[in-house]
Amino acid sequence: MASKQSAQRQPLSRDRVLRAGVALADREGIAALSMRRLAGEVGYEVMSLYHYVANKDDLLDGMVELVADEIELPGAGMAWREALWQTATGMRAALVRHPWAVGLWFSRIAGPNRIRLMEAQLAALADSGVDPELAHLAYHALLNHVLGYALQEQSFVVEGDPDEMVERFRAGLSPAQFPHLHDHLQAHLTHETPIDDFQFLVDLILDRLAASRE
Amino acid sequence: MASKQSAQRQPLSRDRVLRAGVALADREGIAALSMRRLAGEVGYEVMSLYHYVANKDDLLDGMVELVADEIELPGAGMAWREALWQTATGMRAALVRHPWAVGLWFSRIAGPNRIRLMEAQLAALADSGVDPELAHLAYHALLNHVLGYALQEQSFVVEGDPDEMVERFRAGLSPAQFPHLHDHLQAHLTHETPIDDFQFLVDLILDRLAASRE
DNA sequence: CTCCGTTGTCGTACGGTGTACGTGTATACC
DNA sequence: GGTATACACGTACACCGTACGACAACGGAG
Repeated sequence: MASKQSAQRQPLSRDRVLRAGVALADREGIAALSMRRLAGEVGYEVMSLYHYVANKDDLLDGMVELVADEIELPGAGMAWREALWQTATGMRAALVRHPWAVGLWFSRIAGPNRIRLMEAQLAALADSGVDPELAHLAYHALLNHVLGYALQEQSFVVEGDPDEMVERFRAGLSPAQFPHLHDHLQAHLTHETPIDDFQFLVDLILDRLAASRE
Repeated sequence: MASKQSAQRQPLSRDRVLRAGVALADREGIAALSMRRLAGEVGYEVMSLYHYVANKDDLLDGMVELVADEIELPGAGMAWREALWQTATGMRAALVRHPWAVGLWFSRIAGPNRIRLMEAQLAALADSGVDPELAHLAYHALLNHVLGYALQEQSFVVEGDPDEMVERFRAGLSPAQFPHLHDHLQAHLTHETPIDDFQFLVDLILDRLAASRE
């Protein structure tokens, strides 16, 4: 037991605390992440955590930065369209892996990793040669789409995807009264491949940019 | 004082509790909304609220439904494009009035008001005559945009808009290292009229729908 | 070797949260 | 008038973030 104790008693570090937080939030949701719980997870007592994070907000900031670090930045010589596509899908994938990060993405000012990502996306847009004002619009449109998409996906994973849907349109939702909603939910149940959903708007935006260049 | 007491001691009701919650969240943010605080706001004690809401989640659900009720549904004979535009802008306006509602919009299953809104939007899309699969994509794209936009707007109002921006690109953000980000933030400071941002993507989607109809 | 400053760990405590449970009173109905 | 129901609320509990200070381990200076 002493060996097991010392085994899980690796020296603490900010990185270890942050990664344990990400793992816990991934596994049991952001609501389950309390300082006491996290301390138990790494094998220490609560107050020991406060030597590595200033407070819980700082912890959450660090966790989001860890998620942002998973998003691969576009290579140096990459074409603008490919660069934008890659960062958008990379961000989407990261937010699918860590759904709790969606709500935190904008809650505090960006750390270095998020700043690097923003700069890379804006650089790709500038490289495209489209009108700067249009590029500005496109940047926000892309970001909104990625974020909104992730937010919506996240909400469908609250409790067993199809179960909840079925319960929703079967209970208290008469197909006669809400026929279109009924059909829409039906499409969700039968159809799969949600990636096309995502790609649709990204392509719409990027096509618009490409078309604007005479 | 007895008259003031009885004046603020109007009989309690679910509606009054919900509306007080909305008012409090509007005024001081969702974090300030605790059951004890809300009880004080309506002039009763904490446990009295539980005769009108099942728990805090139920309270939040009711508050979101109140926000959804503010969104005007399209008229019966309204053209599909106008109907979609109206609901999108109406939803955006409601979420600007009640920024705290953005994060709650998808957190629980939709109530009657949100269901009516969804049905109206889906009906307009069906009425447009475009391919159902494209309509399905467009529905999600529109919703994501409205939501992502509101989420992003909300985050910029955390503490005095320009102050935070200035602090961000002045402190720890060298224009030499992040030139595009610097320019982007500059554009935010000088430019105004954020509504064009919003309209840009809505039009892009609706134009795409209109173009698809031979 | 002794002393001392630094670093890391943690016990205790405080004010906050949501809410379960039970108790009292006021009102409405037979 | 007796009884059932609705309603207000006092108390209590488990949990939360974290301020404060005590204590041990350790590295370097004298």
